[in-house]
Order: sequence, then C-alpha cells, then structure tokens
Amino acid sequence: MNTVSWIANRWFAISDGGSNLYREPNSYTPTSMTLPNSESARTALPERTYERLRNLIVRGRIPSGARVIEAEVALRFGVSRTPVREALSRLIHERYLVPVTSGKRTELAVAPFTAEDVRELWEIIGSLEGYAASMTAILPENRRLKVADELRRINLELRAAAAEHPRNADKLSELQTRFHLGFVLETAGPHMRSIYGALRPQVQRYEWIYGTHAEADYARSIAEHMTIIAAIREGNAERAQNAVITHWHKAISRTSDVIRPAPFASPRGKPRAKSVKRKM
Amino acid sequence: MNTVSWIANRWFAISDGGSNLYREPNSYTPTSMTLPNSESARTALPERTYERLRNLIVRGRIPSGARVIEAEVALRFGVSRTPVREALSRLIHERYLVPVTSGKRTELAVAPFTAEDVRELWEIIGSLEGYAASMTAILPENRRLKVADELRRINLELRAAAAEHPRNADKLSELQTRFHLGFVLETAGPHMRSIYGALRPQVQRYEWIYGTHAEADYARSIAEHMTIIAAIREGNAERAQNAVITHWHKAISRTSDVIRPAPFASPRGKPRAKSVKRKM
DNA sequence: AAGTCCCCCATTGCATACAATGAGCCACCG
DNA sequence: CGGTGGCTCATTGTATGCAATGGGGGACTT
Repeated sequence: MNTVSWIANRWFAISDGGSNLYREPNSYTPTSMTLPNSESARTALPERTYERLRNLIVRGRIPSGARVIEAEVALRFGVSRTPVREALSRLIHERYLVPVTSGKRTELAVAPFTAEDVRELWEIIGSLEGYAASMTAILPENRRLKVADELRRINLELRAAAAEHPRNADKLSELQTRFHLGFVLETAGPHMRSIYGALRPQVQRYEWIYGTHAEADYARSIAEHMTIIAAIREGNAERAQNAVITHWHKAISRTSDVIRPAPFASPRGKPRAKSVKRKM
Repeated sequence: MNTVSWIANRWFAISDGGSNLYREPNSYTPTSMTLPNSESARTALPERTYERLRNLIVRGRIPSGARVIEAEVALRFGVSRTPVREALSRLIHERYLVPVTSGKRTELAVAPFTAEDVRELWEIIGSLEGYAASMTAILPENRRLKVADELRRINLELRAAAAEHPRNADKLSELQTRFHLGFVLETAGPHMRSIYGALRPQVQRYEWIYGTHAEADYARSIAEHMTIIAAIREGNAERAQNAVITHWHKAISRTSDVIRPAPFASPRGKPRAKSVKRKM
C-alpha cells in the first residue's frame, strides 16, 4: 500500500566519463563541477566515487528511481564497498539518493523528480544566490566588470547551445551551472561553497531533464541573466539581489511544467541484481 | 611555517549525555536537536555516532582544536571504526571537523573559532531564516499565532536563563536554537531541514562559547526576538524577513567580540595517543 | 489454477584485517 | 652540544569477512 511506485530498473552499460570507456556522440566534457575545495577532501576514493556517482545522477545516466546497490557500484568502479559506502552516505544526506525500504536495511534509489522539490530548491538557492549576488555587486569596480564580462561570455555560449539541433542537455545544464557559479564563487567563503556545492547539482539535475524536452524555452532565462549581469556591472547590490531572486521565482513554473509527475515502476516487482560477484 | 598552530590536546574523560555515565551539576538535558527527520537516517550506529560527536563539539566538551581520532572514538563509543568513519566524514563535510595534515592521511581536529566563520555563517543563516520567517508570516492566522505564542514562551525562558547565576551555556545555546527552530521548521521542506539542520548547530557552537563569557549580553538579542515575534504575529512577511536579517547582522559584532583569536597549541609537538588498543 | 507458506539469497550493516604513511624520537655523528 | 638520518609505531585508508534481514519465487496444498 505504501509501496514506492517509482522504483525503476537497473542502470547498466552506462558511460561514465570517469572511466572513459565510451563517450557518447552528443557528450560534453564536464568541467568537474566540484568546487575548488581549498583543503583537499578526505581521501581519493570516497570523494572520487561520490563525484562519479553524482555526475551520473545529475546527467541522467542513472535515471530517477533506479536502484543503486553498494556492491554493484563497487564492482563497476573497481573499488571495495567501504569507499562506496561513504560516497552513498553523502549522497543520501545531500538527497541525491533516498531510502526505499521500510525495515532496517536501507536500500537506495535515485531521488524522484517532484514539483515540491523544484519549489523548495529554487527558493533556497534563490535566497543564497541573492545574497551572493548582492555581495558580488559591491566588489571593487574592476573585479565586478571582470565578473560581468565572464558572465556575459557564458550567457552567449548558453544562447548558442540553446540554438543547436538537437540540443545537448549536458552542455546546457553545465552552462547554466557555470553562469551561476560565476558570481557565487566570487564572494563565497568555505561554508557557502560547501552548501552551494552540494545544492547546485541538485538544481542542475532538473536543468538537465529540462534540457531534454524539445520545447524547452531558454530565451526568457537568458534575458533574465542579462538583467543580473547589468546589475552586477553597475554595482547595484539591491538590484542584483532582486534580479537573482526574480529569476529563480520565474524559473519555478518554467521548470515545474516539464517535470513528469512520476516515472513508472518496474514491470514486475522490484528488480534484484542477478548476482553481484566479488572482484572476479 | 604553515603549521596549524591551534591544535589542542586530547579530550578524555568527557561526559557525553549519550552514554549517561556522568552528568555535570550544571547540565541541561538536550532536546535531541536532530531535526525530526521524516525518513529515518540510514542506520543506527553512524547516525547515533554523528549526533553524539556533534553534541560533544557543539557543547564544548571536545574543545576547538582538539584532535579527533577514529579508533579512539570507536573505543569510547563501543563501536567499530566503520560507523565512526561515516560519522567523521559527515562532520568534515559539515565543517565541524577539519583536516590538519598535509599528506594523504587526513588527521582531524575540531574546527577553530574564527571571526570570518561568524560573519559567513551568520549571513548564510540570516538569508535562510529570513526566507523561512517570511513564509511563516504568511501562514493562516491561527497557525501564526500558535507559532508566535510558542516563540514568546521560549524567549521568556531565554530571558530567565540569561538572569541565572552562574549562567548555563548549555541551556542558553539550546534555547536560542529552539527559538529559531520554532519558526524555521514551521514551513521548511526536506531540503531546508537538511541544510538548516547541518548549519544551525554550527551557530549553536558559537552561541555556547558566547554563553561561557560572564559579560555576555542577552538583552538586545531578546529584544530583537520580540520584534520577530511581533512581525510573525501580525502576518507581515517583509517585516518578519527584515527583522530576522537585522537580528543576525547585529549579532555578528556581538559574537565576534568574544571570540578569542585562536586557542593555543599543545605544549610541545603534536600529541599522539599513547596507545589506542583494540576492544580489549 | 489460485492461494499460501517457507526457504533462499541478494543486499545491507558492522567488525576486523591488512597495508601504507609519515611524524617524532632516538641514536649516532659531527 | 647541536644536527641529522633512519626507525618505529600511531593512525588512517581500503578490503574483506560474517551475520542478519526480509522480499520474492518456487513448491506445495486444496
């Protein structure tokens, strides 16, 4: 009765970018969206595993609702379950993965897309970016102008990418992310980087899905970006903050409109791996 | 030259509250600040370990700068290193712990108090709470009034606690936290809960230290709280948001003033545990 | 054929084993 | 007596072992 109905099937044969086995025709090399993390993360493997998995999720390679199994990831990535476990734990806390079982053992699946998530995430990121934009707008003029120029460049790239046929969802969502990183990182301290770095890819995940819809509109978003750039250029903190918050508010409906209510469940019962063997 | 100079000594013989070995005379039973986390966290042990450690840090029982050692925690808590590792990883990402080594092996210490942290944390939490307060202020009148009454009750408790001699830093920081939780949780979705739940105890940690200073002022803070309550009561979203943001801005200087620049380093060299043995 | 029960195994949770690293200390040398 | 280089062990990083759980499918009954 309380069954989670959106659990999808397995995600096999997925190109990763991490282990460059295969690169899709329409692929776009990600600029390692992980923020320049001053002090290096704890270790290599858990961090790397986290990034690879998150990239797969954000860029739709592991679809919403798919089960994610520790041993399977470990096998595919060629590491033991321990670092995978650490990565999964982090992905749970950042809400890329959600538990799908009731009992003690927690089985995991990629979080579904929901309209409530859009509203909440967009509001939160609006607040944070609004503050960041206002801080950026009061930087010394030379830095402001440099940021504005960079943002303008990215925005033009975005316009070009939106005009392509077919569109490249990887590239589009990546450029949108880079635009916002462009002014947020300018003034962010370590806490902001940490929070924003965990949150922004959540948004990017929705942007990616948005980009796969043929009728997706980018013109309005690009125009709103220009307002933000102008405010930063002229050094008007309040206007910059308002422009950012307005941008995100307007984006809520644009995005919600193309979110499918819920992906379908698997054909019969919950799929279980046929056999996840040891390293072989 | 680049040595981390604030690494303090070990934290032994610390009362926990978790394993109720010993309760200090001036102690205050914490209302498990962990947010009501709808879907249960992954498991028992890592979550529980995380909470216990975070509580020890927030309430000053493991002092800023102290080394935290996996095996030692495991021993003291009576669990294996695996769940401890998961907890530590989370505490790192939420910036309660920081790496103190340069090489590959990451040794950990409790994050130092810094004035930059205060500024950044207070600004971030101000943005988030400002939004939350504005949402709370537009709730239906009956709920608003209920929230306002609850906030008023907590604020009076806080005033009473501030008048005690000697003051109880545990109780004071706990009440401050509960005041803010009082309106944030009212409208928070899962993402906000997750972010705020990781961030708020960081602030509480500073509030705790603040509370240990005899000359700490609470009157102004309590008065600002009343402004917030009034705005929520009358349903004025903009005023509520501004009241909250102003409150946090004013708190920045109050708090920074009592932050010692840096705790001192250990007498000679970095202390190492004499021997952390197996379960015995 | 439909229903029910039970057993099996896929998967997780936790503990432990093993390898690697690098900081301090001691011995030795100047 | 001060410097220095190598050794040792405290501590972390990763892998693996082992127990527990519970969902699903197959076997059995009717």
